[in-house]
Amino acid sequence: MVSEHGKAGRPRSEQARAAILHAVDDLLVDVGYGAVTLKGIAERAGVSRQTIYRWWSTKAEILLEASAIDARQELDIAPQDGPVAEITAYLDALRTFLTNSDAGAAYRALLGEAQHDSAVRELLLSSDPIGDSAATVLSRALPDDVLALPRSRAVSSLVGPTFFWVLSGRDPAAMNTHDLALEFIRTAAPSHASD
Amino acid sequence: MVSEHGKAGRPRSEQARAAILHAVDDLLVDVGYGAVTLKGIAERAGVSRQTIYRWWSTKAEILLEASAIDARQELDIAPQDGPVAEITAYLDALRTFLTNSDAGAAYRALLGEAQHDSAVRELLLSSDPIGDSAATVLSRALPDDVLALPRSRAVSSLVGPTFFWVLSGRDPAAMNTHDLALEFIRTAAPSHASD
Amino acid sequence: MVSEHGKAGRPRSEQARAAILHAVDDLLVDVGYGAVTLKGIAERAGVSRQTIYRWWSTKAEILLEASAIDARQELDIAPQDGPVAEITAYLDALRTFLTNSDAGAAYRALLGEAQHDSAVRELLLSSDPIGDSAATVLSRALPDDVLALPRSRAVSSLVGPTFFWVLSGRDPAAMNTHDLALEFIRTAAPSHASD
Amino acid sequence: MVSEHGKAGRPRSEQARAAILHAVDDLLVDVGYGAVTLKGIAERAGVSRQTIYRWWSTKAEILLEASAIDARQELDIAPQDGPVAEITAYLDALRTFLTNSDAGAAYRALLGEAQHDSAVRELLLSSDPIGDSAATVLSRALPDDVLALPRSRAVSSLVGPTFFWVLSGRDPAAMNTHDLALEFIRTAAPSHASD
DNA sequence: CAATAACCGAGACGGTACGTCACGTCTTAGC
DNA sequence: GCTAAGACGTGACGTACCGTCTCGGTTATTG
Repeated sequence: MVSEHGKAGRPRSEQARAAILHAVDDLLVDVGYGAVTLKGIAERAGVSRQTIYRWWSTKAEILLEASAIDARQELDIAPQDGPVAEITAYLDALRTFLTNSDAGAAYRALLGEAQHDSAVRELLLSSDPIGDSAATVLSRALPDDVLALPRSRAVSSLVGPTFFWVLSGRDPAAMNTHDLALEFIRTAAPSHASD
Repeated sequence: MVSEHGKAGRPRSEQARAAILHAVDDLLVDVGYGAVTLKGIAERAGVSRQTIYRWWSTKAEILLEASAIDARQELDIAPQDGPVAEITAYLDALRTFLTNSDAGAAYRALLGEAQHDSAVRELLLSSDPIGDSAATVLSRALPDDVLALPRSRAVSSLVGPTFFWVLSGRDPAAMNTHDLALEFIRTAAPSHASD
Repeated sequence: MVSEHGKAGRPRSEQARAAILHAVDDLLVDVGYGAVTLKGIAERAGVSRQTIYRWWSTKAEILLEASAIDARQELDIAPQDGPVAEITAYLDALRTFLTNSDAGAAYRALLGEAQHDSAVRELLLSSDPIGDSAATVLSRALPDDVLALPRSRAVSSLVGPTFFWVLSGRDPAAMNTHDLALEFIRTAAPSHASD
Repeated sequence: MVSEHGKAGRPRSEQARAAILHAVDDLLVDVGYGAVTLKGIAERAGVSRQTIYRWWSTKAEILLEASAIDARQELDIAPQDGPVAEITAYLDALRTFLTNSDAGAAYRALLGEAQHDSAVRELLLSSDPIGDSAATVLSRALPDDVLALPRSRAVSSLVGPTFFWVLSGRDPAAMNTHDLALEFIRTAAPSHASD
């Protein structure tokens, strides 16, 4: 019988890997980011600390790997009927992601680390689930010829207000995503503003 | 003779307080937020650790007290000639604050903590240098009768794009604050958009 | 009230110190030298690991401090009537020390370490309970004018045979200390050999 | 064809065995006993750790096998002309072995282990290069009829002083082997003392 | 000449102790 | 009653080896 990994030596335990990623998720929810500890992850996962160090070098890396897929899924909304509905649905998803999702909690924690750790900054920027998802939605809702500003700036204008609202600690329930969507379209595609 | 603070015993040392706040600032610049440590502050300030614990309960509190005044100053811009200039100047100040200022580094660090520590969240929201300064500039540049959306949402639309741009790790130099200002005015005060 | 140590700060806990030294002794007897662990000492003593590191830098240092006083006591025999009795009594004490005493077990363990750790070598040589006690007994039993060889070599001739016998793993019960004493005197003080 | 080891399957690799023993010797000299590690041996020998565990159960066993033959050779001196020369030559060899020889370093390390590990004690006693070599020299230098004490005690008297001198950390250069030999003969064979 | 059996290297696994660091608390002496 | 000094217990850090356990491959002997 031939194993798939092709290299000599005992192959990496997929079970251990899954247990670790799962444990990180659980702990983040249970005890909060500050109290997530490599020791704690190891114990919760039933895995030795050394096994974690073998495959990840920082807490942030594990967290990112544990949440990246979920993050993309949660921000990947189904196509809607018309730009306003599209944008509104996306802003709803973004708000939910940032406030009520485990993956979102991980994202916010990583974003915090990124502010004083350039390694995490790179890591996060290379993943960038918000930027990517916003760009996707945007290209679907507003074609190039109606967009009055560069895509990258349009992304910031789309997600920025919600991003600031939530991260600065304002009440997410007080946001009106439909109005926000209208305002965004007024900025980014004035010709569509009357739709 | 009667002391001013009214209580018996040795009064609080103003010298120690200043030394601590100064040490926090220095350390933040020198070693970065991650390595700012209560032990380190105490040593740099020539103060005992107990003295710090007597007056502050968390690292975040000290950091906030050490940076709040600077933050307000740096975001308090001189009045400009016309809304566009006003908004542009403010966005410049905001970008500089978030990227090149010690107080801004402290703010970003605290914002990171706030994502997983509700006590810091409250603390930061009660200070809110960005929200306050944006509101001030806004009321100066765009009177109520030309503002097409609620003030609180206007604040988010004003600072949100820049906020997201910087905190998500994008290159600050690639921002065009003048265009950003124009876009904001198009959103918030369509009647002024032709100015 | 004035404390004795004269320095500022919390004074060293004599209770912790005693508990540590006691725990080392206990552990050495219970689990053997190889299994004596700093972690184990700390737990047995009800003391934090850090407290141990604060005052000692190696396991050997603790062990030496814990056993040095006992070692000297056990090798300090009461004066006897005549050289032969004196030497015999000393060799008995030495054998008991090396085979049946906790302090002796510590000494043998340290001697082992000293064979491949020069720091321990120095430490042990500076304490040297066997050399010192042998010299004392020797000067009491055989005055200078009857001693046919240098004191330092006499010490080696006195303790060497027993030392080798025990450390090389030979059966201590098969030693005849009285005959050993006679042989030593024949070597060191031929003029007394007929006593 | 019939293999020598009699069993089916691939025979033990003599090359691996030699590489391991050689690596142990090298490491002992290079990094000192304390830092000799099974992992290190395996890497230095270019051998897997499992291969070592297959054939030896402890570090001590490998060390003994690696040094036993050398030890015997170094302590097996050429016959000399007369008892004094014989004994002196042997003590010289013994001193050199214990202080300047790789095999001697291994022996001292094992002796240290033997003090707190009875398995090593047995192992070492069953090899006993010092006891054996001393007995050989002794029987050559002093026939039974001139020996005033049992052979086993004579062995201790012969090697004990040197053994203690070296292992207790005293300066080997300060030993006078010729005088030591004379003293030994005075003890063990008084009738020859005038030779 | 295949099948079998025991070896070999590589390397991941769960453990355990290491020595260090910062934490928050405490107990002194001094002002 | 505040201060500096500094020891205390606690607990996570990242590292090093331990002994065990798969893996893919490699020899020899045996049927």
